[in-house]
Parts: sequence; C-alpha cells; structure tokens
Amino acid sequence: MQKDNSPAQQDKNPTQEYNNLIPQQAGLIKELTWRGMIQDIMPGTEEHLAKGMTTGYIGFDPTADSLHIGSLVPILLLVHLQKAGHKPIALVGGATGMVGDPSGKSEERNLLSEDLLAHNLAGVKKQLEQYLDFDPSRPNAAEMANNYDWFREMSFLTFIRDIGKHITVNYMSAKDSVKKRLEGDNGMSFTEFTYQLVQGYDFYWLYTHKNCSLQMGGSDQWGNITTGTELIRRKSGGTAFAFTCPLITKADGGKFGKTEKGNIWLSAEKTPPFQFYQFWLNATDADAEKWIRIFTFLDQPTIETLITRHREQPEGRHLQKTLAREITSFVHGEEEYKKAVATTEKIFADQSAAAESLTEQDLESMEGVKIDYAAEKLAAGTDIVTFLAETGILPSKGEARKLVQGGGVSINRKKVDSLQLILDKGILLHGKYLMVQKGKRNFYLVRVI
RNA sequence: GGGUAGGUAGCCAAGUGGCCAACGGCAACAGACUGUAAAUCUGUCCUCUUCGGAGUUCGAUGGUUCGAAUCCAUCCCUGCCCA
Repeated sequence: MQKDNSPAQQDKNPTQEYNNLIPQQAGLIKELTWRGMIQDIMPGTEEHLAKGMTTGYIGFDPTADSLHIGSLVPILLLVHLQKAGHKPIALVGGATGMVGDPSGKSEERNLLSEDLLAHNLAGVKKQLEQYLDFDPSRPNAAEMANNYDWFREMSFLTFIRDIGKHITVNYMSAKDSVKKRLEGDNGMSFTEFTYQLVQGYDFYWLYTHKNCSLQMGGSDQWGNITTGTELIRRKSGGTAFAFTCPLITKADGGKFGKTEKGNIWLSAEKTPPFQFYQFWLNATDADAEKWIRIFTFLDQPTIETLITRHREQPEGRHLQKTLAREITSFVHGEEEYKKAVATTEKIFADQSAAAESLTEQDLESMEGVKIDYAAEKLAAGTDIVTFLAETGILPSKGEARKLVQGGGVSINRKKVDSLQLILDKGILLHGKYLMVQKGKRNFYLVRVI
C-alpha cells in the first residue's frame, strides 16, 4: 500500500508517453474509436483524413471565464487531431455566446452581458492556448478564431438573405434540440432557434476562408454541426466532415464534473490543483476504466494492463492514481501535480496517526487547502460553530451546527462531539495550525495569523 | 385579441380553507460499512435557534376569513388552440 502510494515513481514520465504515441493522420479515427471518444461520425470522414493534413475545429462557448472539465474532452480531441498531424482550430464563440445554444437546455437561456462576454472570452482563450501548439513553424500549427470577427460586420438582412435562404425551417425544426423544445412546456425564442444557423455559418466561413473541412464537438452538438455541413453543401457544393464524442457520464448517473464544491474548473484559481487531483482520484472504478482512455494519452496496451491490474487489486486504486496523475499534469503541469500528491499523502496516507505527528514543514507545504484566520479571535476563544462559519468552511452557523451534530467535523483528526467546543491557542499544532476535516474527504488547513 | 391549461422549495411533483414548513421522488451533504470506490442502511436537506421554539415561504399585489399554497380581484409570466 505504502509503496504504491507514490504514483510519481510508479511509471515513466508522462510527457514521454505522450510523445511516443503519435498516430498517423489516417489513424486518428481508429485511435479515438478504441478510446471510446467517437459517438457520431459522418460517412467518409476517415477516408477524408487519410488523404492528408486536414483542418478541423471545435467551438467553445464563453459561458464562464474559465473552462471546466466538461470542456476537456473537446480540448483533447483537438490535441489528438494535432498529434495526428492535422491542423486544429479552437474557435471561441464571441458571437454564438451572445445568442445562447439551446442544445441540452430545456429552458430559454439568459443572455450574457457584453462586458461579461468579453471577460469570459479572454479567459477561455488564454486557457485554450495552453493546450495546443501554436508554434507557427509547424505546418499544422494550431489557430485561434473568434466567430465575432465575421459576425460583427454582418447585417441582419445579409444573414437572412445569404444564409437563411439555404436552410429550411423544416430542416431546422427536425433537429432534436429544437424538436424537444417545440414539444416541451417552455417554448423557444427565435433567438435560440437561429443558433444552429449561426453556428452553421461558422463552419461555412472556416470552410471557405481556412480550408477547414472537419468539425468536432460533444454529441449534443451533432445537430448544430450537421446544419453546418448542410450549409456548406447547399451554398458552395462542398463536402465537409464531422464527428462527435459522447458526453461524459458517471456510472451512477450523476452529473460529471460536479462536486459539493461545485464545478471542477481548469483554472488553478477556481479549482486548486489539489482539488482537481482529488476529483480524479475519487473516480469510481467503473468511471475510471472509461475515463482513463478518454482523458489520458496512454496507449492501449498500457491502459489494458492497468485495468487488469486494477481488477485484480482494486484497493490499490492504480487506475485512479494514474488517471489523476496524467490529467493533472496535463492541465496544471508536473510541478503542481507533485505538490498535489505530496499534500494527498500527508493528509490521507496514515489517517490514524495523530495530527501532532505532522511536522511544521508538512503542514506548511500542504497546497490548495489553506485558510487564514485572525489570531485575535482565537486568543479570546471561539466556539466551534462560529469558527466553521467564519472560516468559510461551512456557509452558515446553522449548517455548521448540523454537520457537527451529525458527526461530520473533525479538528486535528479528532471528531468534534460537542457544539460547545471552544477553540483556543492550546489546540493549535506548532502554535499556528489547525487541521479541519469536513466529512471524510474535505480537508482544510487553517493557519492562524 | 379570444379561448384554455398552468406558475409550489436546487429539480420533478403532490396538496385545492385549519391536521402545511407543505406527501413522494431525484439530486446534494453527513454517518456506518469500505479501498478517499460502488452498492446498502441511517440522518440532514427554507432561515435562525438557549433545541422548547421563532421567523419568512407556495408568480406579484391587494382582499374575504378567527384562519389561505388553497377562495375572490387585479396584474405579471409560460404552454397549447383559435384569430
């Protein structure tokens, strides 16, 4: 158990493994197929890719100023595309973001203000830039695009004459995302109805201006994507291709990427790497088997070996550890990954050990779980409920009280069994730390300053 | 514009004068069991509480009544049908 606990030494350097796995241009579809990353695919796509370097794109909606792990799959598709020798375009939806995608939504969306949109756009763009290779000396250098650039100057009349004329309302209404809303209880505004056309035009624009003949995306985008290929066919007689990846689900049917703390974001500010790492480490066995193929670049034999090993010895959690290692170092870099592991080991490795056995260095080096608390307050003595509420560990006194009553809070690894517990200086570790545990998996290190 | 069905807690959804802080389900959180897993069982799940209660809720505003989520009026919003 202890030996296996340090995944860092368990396998080779992850980036090395990425590199020795460069499928050929034609092999992209095969590669993605065994990974379970293909849901729908347009006939002829594989043959088209085999002909040579193809430019493909995926659109990202700026609904927040950071992408979350739901966007990770599309990002990975682009990375795979580039690894296979094709050219990826990451499109940010400056224009489509203003309209709102009805796909998968049962209700009309609220429009984002323009300021917020601009802010989000900048954040999303910055993140996307991290994951692809934009080096212009590469023949298949990645590119960034913003559909606002071509929609900004377009007039409404131009849109309905030059684009709208090519697609019938019948065609648009037949799309699942539209049909559901037409049949449902909430209706659909004209704005959202036009969304697929707006997105469809993106594809057409990229097709004519950037020679982009492939669109990818989540399977919820299939309807929007095919409107694009249809538009290309009708307006310019060309042929474009597309495939989608399945939406990531959890075995228990819950929403992927959500925890009690909310969304798991890709930005370290919104989700510290430690928590990011923990999210993957906590994957259930069933999920881990699926996810490791999708979220890592490990090759098929490696993954199969891992799965076999895991089935024989599930309590070793090799699968989760490898998954968490690969994806954390991909998103946050190896340094952050190592810190996350170090913190994890200190917190979880030997839980029966007294909190006092942790050295000051151990505590200080814990990343992603620290909270500061004013020394004066503690000097006077604070009751546990107030303390939990003031540190923000629990949102209110009421909730703090309930959780303590339910036995869900520990201080310095000792369960709090009384609401009357008064915290004062005497309880601090090394004179300045307090280890607070909420539930089994949520740790906070309160540092008194 | 006319007709009609609706608007209940994070979501779905009961309730149609007092027994309603509001059945039930989902989601969520915690406890037990475990492998920081799943399944299962238990508890919590509007806010505050000295755990006795207290305060604010059922689209909005007024009204009827000892008493309203439930009745009436007006308004707002949504679906569907007709024009």
